[in-house]
Amino acid sequence: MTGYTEKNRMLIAVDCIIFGFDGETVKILLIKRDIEPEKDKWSLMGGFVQAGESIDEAAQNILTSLTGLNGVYLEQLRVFGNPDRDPVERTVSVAYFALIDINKYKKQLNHRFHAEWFPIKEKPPLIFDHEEMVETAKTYVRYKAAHHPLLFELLPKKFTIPQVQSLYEGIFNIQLDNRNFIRKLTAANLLIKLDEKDKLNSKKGAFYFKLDKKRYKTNFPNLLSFIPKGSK
Amino acid sequence: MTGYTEKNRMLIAVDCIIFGFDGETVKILLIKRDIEPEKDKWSLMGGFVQAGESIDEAAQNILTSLTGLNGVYLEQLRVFGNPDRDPVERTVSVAYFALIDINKYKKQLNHRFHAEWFPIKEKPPLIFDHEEMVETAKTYVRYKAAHHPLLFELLPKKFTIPQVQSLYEGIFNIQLDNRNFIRKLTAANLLIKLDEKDKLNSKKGAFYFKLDKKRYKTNFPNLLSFIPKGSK
DNA sequence: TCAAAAGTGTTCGAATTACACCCATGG
DNA sequence: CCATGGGTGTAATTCGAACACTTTTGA
Repeated sequence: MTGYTEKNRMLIAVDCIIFGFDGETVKILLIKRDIEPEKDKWSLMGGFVQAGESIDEAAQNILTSLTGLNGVYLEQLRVFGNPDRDPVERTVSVAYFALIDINKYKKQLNHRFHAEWFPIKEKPPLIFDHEEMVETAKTYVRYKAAHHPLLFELLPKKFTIPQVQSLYEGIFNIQLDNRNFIRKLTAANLLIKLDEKDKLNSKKGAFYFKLDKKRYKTNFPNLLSFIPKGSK
Repeated sequence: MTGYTEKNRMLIAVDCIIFGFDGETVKILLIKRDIEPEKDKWSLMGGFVQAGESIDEAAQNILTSLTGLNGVYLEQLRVFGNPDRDPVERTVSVAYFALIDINKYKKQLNHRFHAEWFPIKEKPPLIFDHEEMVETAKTYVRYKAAHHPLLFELLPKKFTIPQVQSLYEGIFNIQLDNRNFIRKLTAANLLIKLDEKDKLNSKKGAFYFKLDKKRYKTNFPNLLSFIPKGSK
């Protein structure tokens, strides 16, 4: 342990991996970078941590400035700090991921950043080590979602069970038995059935549900398993 | 997203929460701080990230300088970056946790740091936000160990099943049924039985086992559950 | 010989899976 | 009137918790 003198001060950045779901596809929000280096290339939304600001605050501010959204699910992923990750100057970046309902977001987009949603599977190459960040985030979200009802953060206020199922199938890249999925999900006791039906995807129509927020909050740290054991 | 000019450069530190197990108790390694502020108070082992060094390397170097150990389990926990967490100057700290077998460590201790092992339940107050770091690490290790065979990192090369059990009981603060535990553990197929017995704790003696490293590595990311559901 | 820890076997109920089948309805 | 997705019912199986019982051996 050495003293404070003659230490190396560095830039601290925050980069946000913003995931969204539109009812069909899992997407990621990218911006077209407006500064050198790598101007006009696609990048995660990010920024530098300011003097009086905690890192969490910085992440929240960056997210809000782009999406206009507050109260969105935002979690620290991890730090990326290779000495040469930013060619201009040593910059340590703290990656955060956000989960948002795309529809909620659409209207409030700040166009200054030239942001665009890309289906996860068709995203363009990214600058610096942002590819690695996205991969890490995808892996982590999968991991966490296998135990926590995390993915509800991606859904709109009211949603149908088949929608939830296709979200899980998209995230985990698997096929699920809809009959067992329905039962597992309703058994979890997290949903409240509404009277309305969504008739877009079937003639019979699927009932809308909303989250039971109380139970959701209380049960959040508990384990849930929507993924059958046999499916790697 | 703003440019690189006029940015706030900050100190980046690494702090290590070092957990160890001596066969009976889970312990944490602390050092007596030798610089101001808070000189002579207990603290996590830490240091600043140097210019050419990645954060992971910095953490590894710090760990090695204290314990003399390499190849120890070391994982990034998360960043602590409140503006006032270090009273001297804004410092962002990346917390890492390490899991080590205490016996392995004993001989190589670097005495320069006045380090000492404390049973987790009897640790002294710590400086800055180190308490919060330790709490976060404890919670996270519990969480991860509930699904991964993480705790084997704390055990010596050869160990008995009752030892593993008391480790789990210590970490999770629960009592486990030894008969079910034995079966679960052997069913996981991670252990190789040795001929030797440990006779210290019983007259009958308990067989030593060693890890099946191949299976351990391959199965590491898979889920395992040693903790019964009923025990919060 | 007996106390105490290590380890095996057995039972029972809950949870998981696979899958047959019914429901509602727009074209 | 039938194809299509939504949803219920049910049998077969696995899994986990509880617990009776055997084994070993030093004191």
